[in-house]
Amino acid sequence: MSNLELTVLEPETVPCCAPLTSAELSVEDSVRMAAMFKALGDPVRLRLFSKVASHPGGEACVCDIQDVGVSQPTVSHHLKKLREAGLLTSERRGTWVYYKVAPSVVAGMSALLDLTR
Amino acid sequence: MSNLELTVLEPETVPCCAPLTSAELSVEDSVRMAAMFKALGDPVRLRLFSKVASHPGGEACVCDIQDVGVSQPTVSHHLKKLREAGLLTSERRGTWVYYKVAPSVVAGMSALLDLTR
DNA sequence: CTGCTGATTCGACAGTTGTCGATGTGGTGG
DNA sequence: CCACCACATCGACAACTGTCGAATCAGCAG
Repeated sequence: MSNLELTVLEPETVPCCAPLTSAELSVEDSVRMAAMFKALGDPVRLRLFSKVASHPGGEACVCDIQDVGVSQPTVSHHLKKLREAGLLTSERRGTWVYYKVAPSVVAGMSALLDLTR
Repeated sequence: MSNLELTVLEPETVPCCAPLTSAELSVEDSVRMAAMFKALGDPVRLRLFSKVASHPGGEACVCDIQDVGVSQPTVSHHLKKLREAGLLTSERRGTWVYYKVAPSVVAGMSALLDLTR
């Protein structure tokens, strides 16, 4: 599975969803989007996400961000959740694994919550 | 408690947080914001939220939105969660209870995820 | 007061989640 | 080849969550 790369979750610009004010979410869309919000619904995960997003160069290796008050396996677990939700992508380079934000996915979440449109 | 109105969770415009790209979230902010994202991290809740947000007039009574595939007590439970997270406010008018979105809070979440700023 | 309808609260329970220490894996360098 | 480092996976377990039916509360109409 892992040798197929991450093409499945790849951008495609994630058209998802008109802003919430304009129309009610379909069942499928609510399942998809809820999974993303859920991924940010843990303080440790949100902090990890924040550390990646704010890191110079837009990416960070695990060693750069793992100081969040939980054990290393737990950090790895949370990063996996963020990856599975499509919010982060990861890439191994030598000894280190680098994580970066998936901008279009996050933009979709932000747009959904933009009630002014 | 309910006769104190909802002043505690009232707007104050929720200044929270520079966009994620600009600085890493503090521990306290990550706890606060994660609670909000968590509230939207369930498909049923996200759908309820979407129904309120898209309802004509910007508010809806429970009877207008309770058709989401779960029992009525469960709907009430989820609405309570959304209220506690500060995303919705509620008001009783006669027989019915009306829910509406807390715009500034939602705007804060959207701004946090706006990576273009 | 009595009954009715809309909505919340209660109690119970199965399923999920966050956490850890131990173990495994992949890569680097002696 | 072996030791070491960065990171991921495994197995276990307490805590939390979503769900329901039953009971309760709040208004309204006889």
